[in-house]
Amino acid sequence: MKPKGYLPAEPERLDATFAALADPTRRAILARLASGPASVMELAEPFAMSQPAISKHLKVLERAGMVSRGRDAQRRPCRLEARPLELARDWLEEYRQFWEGRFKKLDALLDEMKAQAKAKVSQGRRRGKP
Amino acid sequence: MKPKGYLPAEPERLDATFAALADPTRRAILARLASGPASVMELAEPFAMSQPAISKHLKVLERAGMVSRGRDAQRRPCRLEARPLELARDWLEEYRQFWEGRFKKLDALLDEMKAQAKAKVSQGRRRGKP
DNA sequence: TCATATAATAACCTTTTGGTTATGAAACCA
DNA sequence: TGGTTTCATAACCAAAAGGTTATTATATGA
Repeated sequence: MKPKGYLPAEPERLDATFAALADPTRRAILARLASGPASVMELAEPFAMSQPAISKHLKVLERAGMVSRGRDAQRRPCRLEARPLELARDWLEEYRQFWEGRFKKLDALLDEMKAQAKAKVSQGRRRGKP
Repeated sequence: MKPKGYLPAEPERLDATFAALADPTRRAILARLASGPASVMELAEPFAMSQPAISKHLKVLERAGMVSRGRDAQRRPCRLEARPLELARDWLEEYRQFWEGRFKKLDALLDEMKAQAKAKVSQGRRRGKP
């Protein structure tokens, strides 16, 4: 059995985090929680969706470690846990050099060279060279 | 009908991007493409998976605008498009202040105050005060 | 003690996802 | 020309996702 405070290892955690972020309702919930903890009712209010649906979304976020919950009378206040967001951001940051454009130029250059080489071959063919 | 060079608008694009990133196979494909364009066969090689499965993954990445494809004889070389990664990273960056810890302290403080207030009430109750 | 508020769970349904095999199409090459 | 390579598409399947309504559990508070 999984230990109580179970949190998934690196790749599974990224799976869960990115999957959680793929839903607009859940992203909106995270945005709301960024301005402070909130109860399930409070979180559900802006959405045209049943309470169980919101509870399901919260469970997804909780299993990804992005939300933790406390106790306040009948309420189960949710709070944002930022660590998974940070890890996701770190993962994306690895591609920074890419969108900074340093690679695009190299790619373009390689493509051009390839195209020229091919053009030469075709030219050779047309001239009857083997 | 959607125009030819269709790319989804802001929220749908984030949906597609994060959903694409949620699969480890697709993340591995992106990592491979970060070191340069590759054909479908080349991309499929490391995986214990059929070629159509890889083609499906590529279509997901393509629909998210994260991969574009060229033509080289029978091959359809894939290249990484970094823009969606950049947008995803930008979205995450909004939560930076959170993992930097500036909010956690406030949250903790608020919780502590609430707990103390509650403790006082209970104490009052035990002493028989209404 | 009992009605109420908050939230979770169960059971169900539909759509999407991630995989398979089989087949088809396009371009190369001998 | 005709076989080979590369890739896409179709048809199918099981499991997961995202929603619903109905029900249950827990704690409050009068």
